[in-house]
Amino acid sequence: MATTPIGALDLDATALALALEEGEARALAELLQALGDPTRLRILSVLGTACVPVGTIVAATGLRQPSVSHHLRVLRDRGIVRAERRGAYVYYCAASEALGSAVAAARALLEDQRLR
Amino acid sequence: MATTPIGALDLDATALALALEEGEARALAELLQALGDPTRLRILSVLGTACVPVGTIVAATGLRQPSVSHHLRVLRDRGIVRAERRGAYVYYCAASEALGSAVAAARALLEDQRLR
DNA sequence: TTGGAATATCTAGACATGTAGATAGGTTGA
DNA sequence: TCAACCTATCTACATGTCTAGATATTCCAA
Repeated sequence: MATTPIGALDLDATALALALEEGEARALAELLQALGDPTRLRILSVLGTACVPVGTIVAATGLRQPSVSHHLRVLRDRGIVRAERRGAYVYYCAASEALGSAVAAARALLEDQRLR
Repeated sequence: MATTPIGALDLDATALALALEEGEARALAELLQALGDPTRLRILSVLGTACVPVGTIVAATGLRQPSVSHHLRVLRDRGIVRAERRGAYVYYCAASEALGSAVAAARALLEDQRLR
């Protein structure tokens, strides 16, 4: 008979700390994956808390316009940013104030890892 | 001459809110990408705050052992979890307490998106 | 040291994703 | 309506990532 690892039983008590069910894990993964691209992070960095037109993002990042549009679409499809047309321009804004907090938390985690 | 969009100038003031430089954007993207996988989120969910051997993760998730080892390696390479050998078993633990906060922040962002 | 169990690595194949270029669609002002 | 500009879409291509299976490695117990 196989030896039972010591930690196996008390696992159930702590496993529910995150308690990600199948569906939420998928949704969360999609969100994190959309954020997990350096180009998109730079775009979001340009956005900040303001709403800016695509051309401004293009100028600020040095990326090609179709590339910016492509990444904006990914962010828009995931509900991370929203678009708003004003005349000939389309302004993009962060869709939620929670975005800044989430990115900040990720940066904190990153920083925490560097200290070991 | 091209018309200058209204938001273009006051951008510089808010753009620094995140202020991601090239290098940090890359590192942050790698971290988020490692987290942006449903299987890995489930594994982290099993880990919780405890240290558990690989076999326990295999049993709890129903994934194949090589698959679990593969994802654990990704998480280990990114510094998200750390491994600790105890006899025949290798225990895996979350490397930083900030991990829980980061995932929680992402979940909050996800929840916030659902409310619109 | 030998057998069995736990974990890791390697390979191949399918699939998704990022990039780049060309081009189309929409909007404003003349 | 025409011309010029802003933005989006489409295609092709390269690259990376996940999965699955086979197999190797490491460790403990006898």
